[in-house]
Amino acid sequence: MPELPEAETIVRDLRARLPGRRVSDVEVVRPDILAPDLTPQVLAAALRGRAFDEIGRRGKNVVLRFDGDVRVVVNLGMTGRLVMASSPRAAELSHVAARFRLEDGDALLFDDTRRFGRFDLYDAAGWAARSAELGAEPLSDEFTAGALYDLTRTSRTPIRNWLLDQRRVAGVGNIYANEALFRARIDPKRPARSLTRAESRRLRDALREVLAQAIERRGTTLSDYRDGTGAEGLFAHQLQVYGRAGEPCVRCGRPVERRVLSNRSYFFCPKCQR
DNA sequence: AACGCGCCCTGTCCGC
DNA sequence: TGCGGACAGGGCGCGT
Repeated sequence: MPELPEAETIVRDLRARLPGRRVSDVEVVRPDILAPDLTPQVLAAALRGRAFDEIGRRGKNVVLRFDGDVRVVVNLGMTGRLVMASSPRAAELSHVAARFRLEDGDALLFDDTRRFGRFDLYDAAGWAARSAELGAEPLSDEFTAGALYDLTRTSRTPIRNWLLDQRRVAGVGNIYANEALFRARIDPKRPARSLTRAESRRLRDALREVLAQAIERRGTTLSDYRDGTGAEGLFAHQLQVYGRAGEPCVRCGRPVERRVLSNRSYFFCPKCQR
């Protein structure tokens, strides 16, 4: 589901709406979305009376910071949505798992059909420690071609799988891993450490380009993803390989292939990607 | 210690 | 029409 561009789109929507507004109560409809050490009572007690402060993102996670340096970090899983109740499209939410009720009568809703999403509650130090476990932000200045090259040296795992590990690079999921590898003309099953410096450069550039373009288009909606107002993203139209098995490669015209690696599909052009 | 696998859960689609 | 199986954007815990 939501990868970096989708989380970023939600964050931008919420950032324009939430800061300064105060929580009156938190209602957890489906407690299994809470981290194992968290209960609805603890979450509600931590947030009641606090105002939303900064809304941010780390990898695929939406970071809701409240006054007092309290953070709720939302991992959206496969089908998680964060939508304002005041949005006209909020009526489409059929699996609301939690509600942040606001003193002004509005609410922030978390909807999650499959309930793979998760809420974690952190103080400043706890979040700093957790964030340090996540890898580089691919859109940051630190994510250079040299850094990607260095990071891949010790791993024999296929580069597609390597990109999905959030401890190495944070925010890339299956869609954008496939798209970036196509744009960089690299075979997804190549061992990570087999990438040359030139290939690392192409992959780094391709990742940044595809993620930035997807943000511009407000994310990829295949079926479940919605932005902070409940609207769909438009980047699905720009996908060049993901979900296009059997369709012609946009570069050479040969059919795009679908294969499986570690129980997850990948899509590539066998002629263009080596 | 790096890696692959099974599992968490619901909905949809496809073949029979 | 019904049913079983495959599949879906993620991530954790486990065994090797």
